[in-house]
Amino acid sequence: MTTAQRPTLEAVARRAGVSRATVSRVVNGSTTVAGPIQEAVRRAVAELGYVPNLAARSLVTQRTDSVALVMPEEATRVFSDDQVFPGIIRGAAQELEAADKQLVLMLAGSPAGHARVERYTTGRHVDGVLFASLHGADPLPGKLAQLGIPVVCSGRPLGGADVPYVDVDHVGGVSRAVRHLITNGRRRIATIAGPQDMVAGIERLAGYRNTIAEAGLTERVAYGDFTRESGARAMHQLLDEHPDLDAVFAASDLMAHAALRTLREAGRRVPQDVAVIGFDDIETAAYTDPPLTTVRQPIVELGRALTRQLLRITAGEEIDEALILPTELVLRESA
Amino acid sequence: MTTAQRPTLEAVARRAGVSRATVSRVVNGSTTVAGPIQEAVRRAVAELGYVPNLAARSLVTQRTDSVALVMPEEATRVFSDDQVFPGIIRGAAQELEAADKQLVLMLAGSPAGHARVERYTTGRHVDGVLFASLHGADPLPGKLAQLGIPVVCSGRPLGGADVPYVDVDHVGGVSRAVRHLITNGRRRIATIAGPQDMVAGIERLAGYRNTIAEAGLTERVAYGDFTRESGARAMHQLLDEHPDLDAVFAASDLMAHAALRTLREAGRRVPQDVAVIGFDDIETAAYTDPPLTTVRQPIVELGRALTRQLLRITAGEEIDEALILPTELVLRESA
DNA sequence: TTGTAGGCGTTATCAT
DNA sequence: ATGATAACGCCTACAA
Repeated sequence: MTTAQRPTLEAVARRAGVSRATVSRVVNGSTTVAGPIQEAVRRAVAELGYVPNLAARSLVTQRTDSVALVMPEEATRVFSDDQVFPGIIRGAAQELEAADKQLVLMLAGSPAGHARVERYTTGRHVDGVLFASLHGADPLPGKLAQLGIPVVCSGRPLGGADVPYVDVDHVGGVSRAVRHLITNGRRRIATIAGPQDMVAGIERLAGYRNTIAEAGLTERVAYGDFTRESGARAMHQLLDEHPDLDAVFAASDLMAHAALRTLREAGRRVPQDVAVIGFDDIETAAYTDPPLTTVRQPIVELGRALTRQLLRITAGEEIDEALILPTELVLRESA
Repeated sequence: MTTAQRPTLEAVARRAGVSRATVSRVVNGSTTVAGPIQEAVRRAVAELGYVPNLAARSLVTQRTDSVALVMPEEATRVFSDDQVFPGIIRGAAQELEAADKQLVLMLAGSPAGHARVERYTTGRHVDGVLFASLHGADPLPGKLAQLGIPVVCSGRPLGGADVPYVDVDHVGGVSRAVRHLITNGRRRIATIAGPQDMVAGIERLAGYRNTIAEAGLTERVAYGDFTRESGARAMHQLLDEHPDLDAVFAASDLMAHAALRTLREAGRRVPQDVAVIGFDDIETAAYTDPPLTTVRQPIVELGRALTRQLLRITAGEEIDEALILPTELVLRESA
């Protein structure tokens, strides 16, 4: 365990026979340094294996070159099968890597976790904060924005906070899905809605309701929380309350997957007796039986867009408060 | 955009009418401060909304209170459907939260990414480094260990580096799976192996080979890379080369899932004609048709164990070089 | 128990 | 073009 003293600017300077300032200039790519000296400094850096101390640097620059990605979710839900959070992480990681910034991941399911996130982010230990999904009307994004800390949310923040956000076109996607069902002759179309304390749940239900109402049909609603278990429960409930249904739009692929199975167990054929459409287009959707027709949302792209917006803010640019990414109906065999 | 100057120790000290040192003591929970003074300091902290500047703190303490979780994978693979990486992230996040440390996530799929990770971690910008899966004989873990930087790997590092690691009992799990097949009368047992530049792929194949050899049977091997697509390809190949096979062990659930589908398309019934067992026990495994018998690995627990070991090292404790977590055969209907 | 003062490794502002 | 030198905000002997 040779805790080799890591070399400092000072050490490099001595070795190269110059001052610390000059080394700093070379390290930071200033052009105002003579060729031969640059050369010598670079050699010394290489020989000593010098790496700048970020703490010292950010102490003076007031930047940390890292951004936080906050997931205000219970840990169990963050990494469920739906790939939403992983997709956002991946998109954010890609963009951040390109910008040479570090991704600091913060789960904040518990109240204690939420407090930690608040302390950390308001303490300006990151250059900006990304929120991946919000529950209810979380005041934190607004508070950060007010402190002048760059923030971007995934999904319109509930509670009317004036914070920039990126989202996918939930309503448009759902609307296309429901119209597809109608076009194919379905008239008794039910929905398994998502949780109503999350924008995604709210908007997808709104999309269903609008379209059903426009077509003069009757709504049939059961609620889930995006998970398979809740989807199975909701499907049973719908079957009980509306045994005549001929189509189901589920607000997530996981719930749709469970619905598929529940319908089969109940002796209904998909799509002959009941058509099913999901939302997300997770990888599994292509492998269900029958393969699932679903609304695709560009989730990795969402993560990237989120990050690009944040980087724009930190660069002092003005950005639109809302950025909506398109969704797309993917036709397979379930509807 | 009121970039309110954030208060410093100095400001709090003035407000509370004490010295910086005293404030520091209170903030860091020293007991050697008189009650009333503590009280006053706390009030000043609250009123000013003081939050310590971590950069300044770590500059002097030489600690960063953050640990890196490195995923040396192409981004597309890190967040595939198998939930392995998300599970590790989740486990690590849980333990780190308990220890009040920050999780810095680093994807390092590209050579450039790998270089970035190397710079960042060797530069001691984190208190320790966790590796989630390694490809081939990556020299980085060994290098970090030699620099005295705490490291723990998920999976035995290839290339004989002397680095502590945590892994699951691949061989034991596979062995149990294959013996289960044999017990049920299967004799022409094939395997879809994982990539042979990853320990998980290597060990699962070894488990298969050992058990097949012990039973005096003949091996039938095709290779995949843990993904569904590769699983489908491998299954086709096995069907071509060994049309008589009566069982398949796939080294991942995703490959098993694809095998299930490929077998059905080929007119084989599962499990009557061909029994199938997977590895992982992803959520989808319970929803395949038929539900998948598989070897469960405690993936979140792996992430937690990984992190606990690292925290022990940073605390100066001695730890065993290897920690192996048990796997378990989950019987469903495919075998 | 409390305060003083030095230093952690950089960057940035001046001179030179 | 290069070099002193003063911050940056905090912790921690050491002194009182």
